[in-house]
Amino acid sequence: MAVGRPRAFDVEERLDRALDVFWRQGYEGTALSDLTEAMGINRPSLYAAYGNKEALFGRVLDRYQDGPARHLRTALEEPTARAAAEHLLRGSVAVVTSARNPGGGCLLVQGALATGEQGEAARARLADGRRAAETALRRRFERAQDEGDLAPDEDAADLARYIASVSFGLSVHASDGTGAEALHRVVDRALAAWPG
Amino acid sequence: MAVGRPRAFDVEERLDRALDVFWRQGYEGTALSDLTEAMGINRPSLYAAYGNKEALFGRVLDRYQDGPARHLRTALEEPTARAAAEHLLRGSVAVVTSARNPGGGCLLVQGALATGEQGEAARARLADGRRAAETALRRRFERAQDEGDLAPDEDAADLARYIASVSFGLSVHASDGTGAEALHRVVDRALAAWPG
DNA sequence: CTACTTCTGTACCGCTTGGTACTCAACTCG
DNA sequence: CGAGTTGAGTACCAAGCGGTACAGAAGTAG
Repeated sequence: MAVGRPRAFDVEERLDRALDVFWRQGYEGTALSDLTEAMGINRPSLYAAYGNKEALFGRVLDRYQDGPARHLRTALEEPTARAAAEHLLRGSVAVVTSARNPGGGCLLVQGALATGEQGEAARARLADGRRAAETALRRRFERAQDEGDLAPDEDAADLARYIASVSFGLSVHASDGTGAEALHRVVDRALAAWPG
Repeated sequence: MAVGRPRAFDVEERLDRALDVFWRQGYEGTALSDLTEAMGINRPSLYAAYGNKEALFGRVLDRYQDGPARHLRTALEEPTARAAAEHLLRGSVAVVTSARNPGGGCLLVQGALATGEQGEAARARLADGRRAAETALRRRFERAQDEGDLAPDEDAADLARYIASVSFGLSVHASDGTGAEALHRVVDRALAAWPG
């Protein structure tokens, strides 16, 4: 059974280079030529390995959530609701001011907020990702209510929405050039509104 | 002195139609054909009346800040710093859930957060607009300190950054389909962190 | 070595992009 | 009326877009 010519590049590793481009330029602002150049592969190799631009973006997004945006999941493992919220927000500051994206901001937010028809699928995917993160946080808060470290009369959905909203705001603000220290002070204020 | 054929459309009125398109689809997601179709004029008429796509976007942005986003300025006229902050945030909720943009969100945020080379100018213009709004708010807070309705040891810049950040977050959240009532509850929590 | 499979690279596809040349229509002024 | 000016509309441009056909290189299996 013949096996064929081996691929000359590492599929996962090159995803990181694609991630950097999408992160900086957004989905619609990124051309295939930008991707092939950054990834160091030819167009047909890209299509063979990843499908098409949209599918590549999906792979990149998964990698983003497993990598730079890992804090969205790890925050849920904190022992208390308040610690989870703070972990999420501090982690967000780190990501949106990451040296990897000098422009600042979070891929889940900047990637494709408003788009034409072509970017619709990417936009929807990002919105799903944001909603999923918020839902996971809400569930964590509900668990905290069961465990007694969050008042049972609090509205967990409202609280999660608030934290998510602040996190989104950090992303936009970072893309205006605001640094990590200033954003941490925003987080300080946001957490000052924590119930109880 | 001959005057020439009169223009068959109202330059300012058609800007509103262009605004709706840019608001929904963002700068890069909007093609000239989208604009000419929505505005009901031909391409050469658009170029004669507005310059080019980038210049048209600039005109649209001015109109946006004088129209739908008027609250950014009117908030400054409130008698107290706290009232100004609340006016700004409540106004933001209204704009980002406006029926005019069913997708939700604020043009200053969604218009062009991350772009390729082509959208760079638009991106920079929006970032300037956001920074200008925050600076105006900071100055209003400083005035409030002079007038005595905001503690003099507060950091006005930090406070303005916090309010701006929350406002940006509302925009992103709205584009995920969150309604006005839920966003007002986010504002409630954000204002619960108000100093004093 | 040959047969087979799979990746690489060039060269191309149709389509859309932002932008414009040019002709004709509509208007004012003398 | 005609001369002069300006907008409208068609038809077009080069360049870039996302995506692919095809020939040849690189490997494995027998």
